[in-house]
Amino acid sequence: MAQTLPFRQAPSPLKASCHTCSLSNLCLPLAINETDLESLEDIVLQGRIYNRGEHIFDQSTPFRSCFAVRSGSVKTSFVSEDGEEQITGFFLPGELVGLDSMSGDHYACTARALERTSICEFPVQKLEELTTRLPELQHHMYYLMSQEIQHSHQLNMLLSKNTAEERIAALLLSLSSRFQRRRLSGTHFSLPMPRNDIANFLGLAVETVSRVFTRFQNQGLIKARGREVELLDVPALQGASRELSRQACP
Amino acid sequence: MAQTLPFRQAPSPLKASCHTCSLSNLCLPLAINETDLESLEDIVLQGRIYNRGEHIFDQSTPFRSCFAVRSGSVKTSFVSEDGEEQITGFFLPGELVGLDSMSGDHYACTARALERTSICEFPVQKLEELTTRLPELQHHMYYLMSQEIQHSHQLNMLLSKNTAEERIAALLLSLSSRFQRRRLSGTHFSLPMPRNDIANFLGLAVETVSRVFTRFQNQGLIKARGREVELLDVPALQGASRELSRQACP
DNA sequence: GTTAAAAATTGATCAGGATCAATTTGGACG
DNA sequence: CGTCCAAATTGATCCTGATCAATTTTTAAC
Repeated sequence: MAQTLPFRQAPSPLKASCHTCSLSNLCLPLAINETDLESLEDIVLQGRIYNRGEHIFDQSTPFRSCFAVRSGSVKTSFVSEDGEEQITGFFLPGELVGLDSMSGDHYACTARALERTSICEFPVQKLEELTTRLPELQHHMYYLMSQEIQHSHQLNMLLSKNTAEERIAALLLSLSSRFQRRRLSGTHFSLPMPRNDIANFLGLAVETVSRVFTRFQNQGLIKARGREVELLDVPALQGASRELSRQACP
Repeated sequence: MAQTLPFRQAPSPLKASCHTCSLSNLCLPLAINETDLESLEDIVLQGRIYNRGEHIFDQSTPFRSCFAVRSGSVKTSFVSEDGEEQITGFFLPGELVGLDSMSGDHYACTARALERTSICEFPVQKLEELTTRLPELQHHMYYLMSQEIQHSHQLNMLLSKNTAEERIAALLLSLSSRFQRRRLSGTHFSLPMPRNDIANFLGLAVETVSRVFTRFQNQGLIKARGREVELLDVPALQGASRELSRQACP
């Protein structure tokens, strides 16, 4: 196809524009002001688009970058010596993948696109240089990593003290609030992951997940058809969950 | 008692000396060189000594500082809305407490001394200023926080996939390797925490913990009398555990 | 040293959720 | 549009670890 507008300078294909990104109030740009944003744009790379199931990096990939989800969704997991897989997180647009890998020279987990997904890439070496110059950005990195720790602790609590119903209610509410953050419906959305991944993440058998979904449906708490979910009684779900947040920034 | 050496200037009682600390190869000083160490010493405070059970901070305390354990041990925990407590970690000498609180203006958990414990205090505001000046220290902060995330993920795996025996074996081995790091015996040590805390941390009932201890003892894997533990068959424990590390630094 | 309270152990019973097995549904693709 | 394979659902059974209950042991206090 013929190149249109031949005289207008095309932007570098590798450079992402945080200025025009609709997620700039969630992602790293949130931490810094207009002028510093340019420094961030100087280091961020527009990553390519991944299809469902494609892996972005794995535990054998040298650690170079953190990634922000731009659209779609990502799951991270790792395998223990004995070959068991554990999903460690689901990441939605505006969320940063790879913070758990900032030690060591390889990624600590495998990241895989759950659907057609676009991501931005932040080379860590440059990011670290930048954070020494921008204290707010450094502070935000601490903030994000600390949040990651807290969320994982909450998940620990969920796994060690709560029933299957409570775990699933908590996950649904977590997704709900994260959709709401992006001005999407918090009561009617599509689950980015299959039942199997939910089960793995929450330490349950797939069968149990399925049963809880139908039970919730029979109790009128939700309406679920495949991945399509509608939350009908949020307060009741909250009562059954005791929180699993991945909350907004200050 | 009469003051000895009246003419020698006494060091400020609040200032800690990282230079002479035996843990300087584990703690924050590990990341920086001799000259920069002084900058760190300028901001670190010699915290006071806490007795068993004393709380160092809790979820209502304004977040000001991270703490390094100098001697003794600390446990951190948080309570959910419904009042359930979840222990999130045990901290031994050289380890840093409070990284999960670097978001928000209050601590994300409660920290309590498990025994007579001495700690050093790093005011975060000064620490953040310092990390902008010392890229190695900044990098090390990222490193530590990322480790914290990884350990928590491993705990997630342990809780969601492993049996009671595997969880307890993993905890024993984790403690073992952390004692070894300090040149202490990795096979004969004293548990800093009661069975109750082990149970809470690992998502088990106290009775189960007790039963597993006796089972391990009958199988000749360990010898336990109260908190005193001797690991008799480390390979067998490793076989039963699949790792719960809080490993050494690079 | 004696007593009281907390921690740990041991036993008996029970239940939540895993596992095994069998369909059913749904999506991808020719 | 029909075929094929993966995902999801439903049912039946079993097992690990929770819970309830009773001692025993240890620690702390006076």
